[in-house]
Amino acid sequence: MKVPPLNLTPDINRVGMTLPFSPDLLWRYPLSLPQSASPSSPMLDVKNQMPTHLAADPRMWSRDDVTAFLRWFEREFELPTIELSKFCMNGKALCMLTKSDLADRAPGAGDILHNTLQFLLRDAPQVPQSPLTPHHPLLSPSPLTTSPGQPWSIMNHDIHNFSHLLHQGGSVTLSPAPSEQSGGSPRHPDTASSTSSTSTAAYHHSSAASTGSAHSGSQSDSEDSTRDSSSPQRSPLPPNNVSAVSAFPAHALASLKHITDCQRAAAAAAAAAAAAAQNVNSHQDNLQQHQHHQLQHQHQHQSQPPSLQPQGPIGPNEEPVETGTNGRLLWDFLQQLLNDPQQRYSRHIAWKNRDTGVFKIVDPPGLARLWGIQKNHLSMNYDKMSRALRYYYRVNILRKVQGERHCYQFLRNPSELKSIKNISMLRSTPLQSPRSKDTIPIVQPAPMEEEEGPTDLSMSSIHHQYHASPAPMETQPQNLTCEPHNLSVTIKTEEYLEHSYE
DNA sequence: CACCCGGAAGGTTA
DNA sequence: CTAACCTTCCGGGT
Repeated sequence: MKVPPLNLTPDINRVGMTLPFSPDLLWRYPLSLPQSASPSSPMLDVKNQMPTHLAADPRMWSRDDVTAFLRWFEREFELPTIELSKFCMNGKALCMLTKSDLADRAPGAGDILHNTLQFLLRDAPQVPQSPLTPHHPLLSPSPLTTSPGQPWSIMNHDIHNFSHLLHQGGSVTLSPAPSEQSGGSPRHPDTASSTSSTSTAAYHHSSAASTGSAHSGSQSDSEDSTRDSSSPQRSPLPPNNVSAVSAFPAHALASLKHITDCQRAAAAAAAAAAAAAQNVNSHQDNLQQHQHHQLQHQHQHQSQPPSLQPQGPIGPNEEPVETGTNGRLLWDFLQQLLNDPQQRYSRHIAWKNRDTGVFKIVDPPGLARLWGIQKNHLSMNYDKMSRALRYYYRVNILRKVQGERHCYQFLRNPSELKSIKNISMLRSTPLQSPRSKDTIPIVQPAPMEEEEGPTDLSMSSIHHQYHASPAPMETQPQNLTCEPHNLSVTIKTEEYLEHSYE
């Protein structure tokens, strides 16, 4: 049952993409959590320890293999000791156990084990199982992933991912509690800005980044995401390469995270340090180098970005901003992907202009798939995800960039959002007064900023704009979509946007 | 046809 | 039980 909320970590799919999830972690812990400090390593660790002789397809395992796997598994994820006597069976039998069976036999590790097995099955070379997926994503050629390698490679991936996830994972849960997040001072412009403002600063107009990111190409396939998913739990695989990830059960990750809190903590610390270092680089370089990094990492690890840095929004120098939600909320999820230091998700979503908060969903189906994984709604598709995005219009978290397909603009930076306890407040507040609506220039009063104030914040916050910058970039967004009804009209002002992002 | 837009109803979770 | 936050459907517009 109940698996914790999942936070996936990005790596899941090594394929090229990996989920962003668990972003929080990312944000928080800058580097990779993995135990090893080395970026690449999370996987490595795992790998090292994991019995390499195991077949990628767990159904092929012998009884001894099962034992070896379990030992490795409990150790790797720091799970409670698994009574091997309860697993005197071969891989095929193991794979036939239900989640509850596994939970009974391995208290405290049932979900994870189940999910891990499902994951492995899914990716197994010939996996008959996943109905939906004829070909496994993992296997499928993703440009990014290159992983020729050993037979094992596949398995390694998965596992890596898991472990990775685990490590990172974490925390989380809280959608509700955003307040905590920003580590330091939430709303200060500074802090807040870390994301935004700073970010702004940091993030240059990175059109480059965004565009660059767009490599993708893979999208085409992604489309399928639309609804198939027949089996919820197991995940249908995503057809496309890109999102191999999709297949991965978020829950598993979540569970894992739980378990690995300890690890995370440790990792976090390490990460923090690293993060600091990275931040600096990252920004500037990010844009330019991201790609390189990505490629490198991916190629090397295949997907694993072990190093994800949690920081997400790292400001240039600032502390990582965490979102308290860990990517559980859509806006947070998107922010995390967008701010992934390694730009691992640039094929799915990228900033068009970070300063103004304008971003483009490069691969709608692929992004939807990732979101679906994150939420464990495998039938997620762009249509549905976009509906959720549209709900953000009314709370002024987002607005559509007119004329640009798949382009949206964040009206508030993550810090603000986090600081706001209840987005609902925002919603209720229609953007401020009527005038605002009309007036395009909502630029608002700076003073307030949001958040804090209780209710008000809703209102005030409404202003939108990434206020990050002191300057007026803000300006424009105005339209903000405040209330749909009223304002809708005004919205046209988009022009601003245009120039803004472009 | 693919987007995009929101209303309506239902689900999950804290 | 409630509210938030979607998820799922859907008709309509561009």
